[in-house]
Amino acid sequence: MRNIRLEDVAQKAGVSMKTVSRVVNGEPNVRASTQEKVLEAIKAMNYRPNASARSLAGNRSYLIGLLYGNVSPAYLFEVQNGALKAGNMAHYGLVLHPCETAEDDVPEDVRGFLKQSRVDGLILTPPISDNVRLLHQLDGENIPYVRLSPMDSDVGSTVSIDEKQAAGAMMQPLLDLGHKRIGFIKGPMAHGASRWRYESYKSSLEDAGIRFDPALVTDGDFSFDSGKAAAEKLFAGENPPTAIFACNDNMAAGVIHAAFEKGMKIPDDLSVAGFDDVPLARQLWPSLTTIHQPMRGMGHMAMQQLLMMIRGEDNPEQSILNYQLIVRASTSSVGRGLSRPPA
Amino acid sequence: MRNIRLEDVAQKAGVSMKTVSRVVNGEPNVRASTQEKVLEAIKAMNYRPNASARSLAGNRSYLIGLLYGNVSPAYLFEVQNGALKAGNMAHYGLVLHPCETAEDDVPEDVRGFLKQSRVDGLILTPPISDNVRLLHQLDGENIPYVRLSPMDSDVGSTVSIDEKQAAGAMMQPLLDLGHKRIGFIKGPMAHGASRWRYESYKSSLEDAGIRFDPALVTDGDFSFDSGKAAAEKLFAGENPPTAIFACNDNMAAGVIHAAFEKGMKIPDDLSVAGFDDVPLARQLWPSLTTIHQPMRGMGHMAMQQLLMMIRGEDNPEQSILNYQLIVRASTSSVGRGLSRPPA
DNA sequence: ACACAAATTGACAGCGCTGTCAATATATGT
DNA sequence: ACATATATTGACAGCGCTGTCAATTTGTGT
Repeated sequence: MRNIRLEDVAQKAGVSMKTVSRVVNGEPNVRASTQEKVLEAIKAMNYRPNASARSLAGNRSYLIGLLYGNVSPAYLFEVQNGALKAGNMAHYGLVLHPCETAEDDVPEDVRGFLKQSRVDGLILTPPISDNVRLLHQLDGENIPYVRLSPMDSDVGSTVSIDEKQAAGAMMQPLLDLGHKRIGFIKGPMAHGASRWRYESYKSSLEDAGIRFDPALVTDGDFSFDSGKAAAEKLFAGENPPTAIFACNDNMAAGVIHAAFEKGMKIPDDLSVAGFDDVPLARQLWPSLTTIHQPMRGMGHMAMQQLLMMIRGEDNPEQSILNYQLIVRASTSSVGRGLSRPPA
Repeated sequence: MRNIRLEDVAQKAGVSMKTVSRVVNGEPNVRASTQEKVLEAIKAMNYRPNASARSLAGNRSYLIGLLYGNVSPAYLFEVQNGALKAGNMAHYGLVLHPCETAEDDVPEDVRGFLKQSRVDGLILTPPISDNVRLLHQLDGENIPYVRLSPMDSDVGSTVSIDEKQAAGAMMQPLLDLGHKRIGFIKGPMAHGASRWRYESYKSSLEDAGIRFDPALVTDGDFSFDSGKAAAEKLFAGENPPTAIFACNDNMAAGVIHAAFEKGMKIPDDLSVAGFDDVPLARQLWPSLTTIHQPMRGMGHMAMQQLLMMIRGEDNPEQSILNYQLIVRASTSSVGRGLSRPPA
């Protein structure tokens, strides 16, 4: 059985192909009565437009590309589900493209992907969203894109939480617990988010009247292992921290490991805070105080914004979504002693 | 600047469009010298075929659909990366489709997806890979697919580890530690894998001469919360287990939580085993003994097998990949006392 | 009722590629 | 050298849709 084509629907509805096409694409200038006839025929025949033909003739693919680099699975999963959902409603598909090349080769890699897949737009996740050369290239080629990244200027479309404010919110419970020596584990500085969180860490200290001590800051790369190594370094210092704010949950998990290996108790001997609220955060023991990022919502919003740009309905803009401070056991002042199995 | 088309390349190489097409698609019957000329021209002009035109004319999309339901993000991430990699080499893209409808509506949902996306084949992850009605439908419509699921008959293409043997391998260290009362937390019975693991649990007990006790078995749904609830139920029993084998890592994490909340020590008071080896497994404290599934490899293999089926080079077959037993702290007999922060 | 503008509809070319099949070049056997 | 088989190449239609633009219908003001 051959698939139903536009022509079949047109015949059945007694109109031209073009009119059916108009209805399918929601174009204006179709009489209501005509539209109804056509919709009926479409439904009766269970017609679905052929994506390939549409994209060839219309010079668009109805596909959005999701570019990702070294992100955590949980983050990507949420973002991609959000984007899929928003895209699905508008009959846009999502094509993935992991950029596994070195940072410098990303633009060329993406160029190939664009040519081949013919996606109509891109959603960029960190750290690719902060690759300046890539952004320039996309601007030059006139490819619409939305970045999942904190805006650092009001150029282009971005979706993010207010990183500075969120990191400040994370510092608050640590300060409230009376911590004076709060360690910080940085993320890769190529991530805009990492920079904001670091800035916010410093200014929160300042606001609280605590002197910034560079000895309490270590580098990390968002991985569990780097968080563990960073914590070990901090513990080995002359005057180790009583709390550690890791730039993401994975690294915070590493901190917990390092602490337990040293025989420390959490939160009794050390408060630990993360960032992101991936599933891991509540599965750890003790569960992790962190900032919840609405990752799915961010993916959804990014797709919506992108589709509007593609339709020319809207110009680039910066969306700020709400984060949420989630206080859990790793910074609790109550329930001490629950940090480990009682003897 | 217009994009380079097949015709441009043909002109430059001094051959017909069709010949270039042959080279691009690796079709036979092209003289080596001709092929070289064409390849040169392609390279010089940086030509990339237009996917839409290819799929319209050739009646295939060069897209593979990845169907997933309620899977763990980490699992999906690995599978999808493996599939992407294998697909990329053959210039096939990957389109995601989360099936978020009720199990009964999946076939209809997939039907719509197929019509619209025109994917050339499907990779099915659990539990969708075990949806019999869907499989029938796909067979009827002649859509090639590969299931990521243990084969329970030698029909169709599957990729999996030897579930029965792997679950047996996981039981061994528990038995070796001398455990006589080993609890089991089942996965959803709609997953073929869950059934195998359960079978293997029972037969391992039998082989070890231990009487099967239904009171030591509880239901779970692969989620952290279900694992925690199941463990609480087991602990509340008259004669609680000294070891728990959870059907996946997430549930094992729940077991650890429940145990710690009861003040138990791990592995001193309770050995815990999981299955999958998602990143969580090593990030937990104590780190989790588990079976490593080569998820990325499974995705890769599934894509390769699917492409061969599409090309007609191969018939459906069952691939069994190697698993690996990873013994970590949660079942260790050494290092007792490291299960929690020392006092 | 008429001229004109605006809304609605349709005819048709062509997007860039592949399948078909015929044309031509080369190899093989006698 | 010739006939035949085989390998290589090319011409061309057409995949199912959308963009363009012209044709037709409807509405509006006088």
